[in-house]
Amino acid sequence: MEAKKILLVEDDPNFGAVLKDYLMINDFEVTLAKNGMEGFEKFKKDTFDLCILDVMMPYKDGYTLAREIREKNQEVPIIFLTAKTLKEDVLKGYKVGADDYLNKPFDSEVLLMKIKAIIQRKASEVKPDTTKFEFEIGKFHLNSKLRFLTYPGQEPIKLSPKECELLKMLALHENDLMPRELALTKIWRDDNYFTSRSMDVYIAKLRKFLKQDENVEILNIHGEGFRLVVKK
Amino acid sequence: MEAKKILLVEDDPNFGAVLKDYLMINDFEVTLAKNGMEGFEKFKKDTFDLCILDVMMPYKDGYTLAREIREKNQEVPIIFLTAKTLKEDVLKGYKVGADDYLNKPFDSEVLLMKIKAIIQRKASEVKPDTTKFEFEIGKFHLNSKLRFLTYPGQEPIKLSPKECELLKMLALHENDLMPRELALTKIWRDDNYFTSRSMDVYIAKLRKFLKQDENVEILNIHGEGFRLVVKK
DNA sequence: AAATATATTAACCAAAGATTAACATAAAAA
DNA sequence: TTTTTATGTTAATCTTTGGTTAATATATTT
Repeated sequence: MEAKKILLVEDDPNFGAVLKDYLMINDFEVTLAKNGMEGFEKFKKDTFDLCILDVMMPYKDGYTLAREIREKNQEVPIIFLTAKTLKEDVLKGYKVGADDYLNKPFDSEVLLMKIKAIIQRKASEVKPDTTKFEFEIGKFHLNSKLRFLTYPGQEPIKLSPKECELLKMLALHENDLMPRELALTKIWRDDNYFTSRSMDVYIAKLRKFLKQDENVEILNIHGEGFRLVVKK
Repeated sequence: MEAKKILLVEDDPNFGAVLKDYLMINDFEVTLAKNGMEGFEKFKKDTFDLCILDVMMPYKDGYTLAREIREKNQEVPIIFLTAKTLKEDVLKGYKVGADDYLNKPFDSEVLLMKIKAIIQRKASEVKPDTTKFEFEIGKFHLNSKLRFLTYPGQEPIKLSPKECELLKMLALHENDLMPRELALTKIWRDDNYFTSRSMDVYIAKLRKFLKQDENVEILNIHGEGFRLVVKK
């Protein structure tokens, strides 16, 4: 499985660094911010699987940050770290939408357990087939759950996860612009030179598959992204 | 909604009674047992939506009880109560399959919050019909209760428990994805490298059985799971 | 024409899966 | 009880698949 991304917002530099290291050793990708302000900036620039927020921070406390994060994203799990054990604080945290609450000092293994449990839970919540996974693309039929693409009178083509996700994302924007950045942040989970090259490779692969139907093609919009055109 | 049933196993009679009352006020139906032995007896006699187990109990501790409960029922959520904050204990609890962990003294409102969250979560999980035990798989007929697989004009093949459960799980998802993780957690009760290898071995065994009918095959969906394909 | 962005192919590496066999253990039979 | 037999796990090995990067070519914009 791909490494999960964690946003860690902690003003104590020592503690922050240690925790970051510990999480990284355990195969998480960690972005560390040293206050609420910075945390929010970093949150906006990337896609995280989990946020761990210290409650007591200068300028912007954990609750405020959590509320801002919730405005942008209702899904992402949030864990609070706090030195306080006061009931009101714990309840306040839950009300803001926390998924869990940890008192400092806490045991790192316990944190790890909780992180895994929470990420696991979230993953299973999304499962109910609310997400569309079947698409008609010209004469093609795409099943993105079973990851294959069929063309009349032919064996289904098996797609790799990336091929499949990319084609799905294009299909979701059929005849419209699918911004490069969108695919990169959602599928590659990182928007940089290399992932961008990698994406080009996948676009080429998809074009190969799709060229059987001359009414279907993937156009590039220079500097913007791609467009799956289906003539009808 | 109908009142949810909770099995509360707590050896301290005072604390037990207070907690029971509190939960009943909050519209739960509570069965109180005062030790592990009694807890297990009551568990077998009824159907509960949640079990709350004290860890420290005479005769039979909470972990042992949890393991027994899990043997009977893989679904029911379990929350541990403990006075200990020792790391090993918390970890032990999670390993036995706990859904959550609460330290005593804890805040009852927090407990309530957790109970609701857990019951809610379980409710939203979809479960395939596990009671069915006869399946038509192409020309094969599977009886998963008597554990045999028949093919026209042939002696029935006897299946081992694991072979049988795995084939059944595949059959329940016929032509659809059966996630690897699902089989591992349900059949092997553990999702790790070794159980995963073990599962591969069983897939190979099943393929051997099934290859007599060329319209039946088990396909792998890389990184996702398997798919029992039956062409018709 | 220089810089930037995209296209395509191929080489490479890592992860996942398949298969066979060895080993361990528990249930059944002698 | 000891011996078989059935079942399941672990190991070893091989194959396939998936994804990134590099190399090179072609477009597009400034």
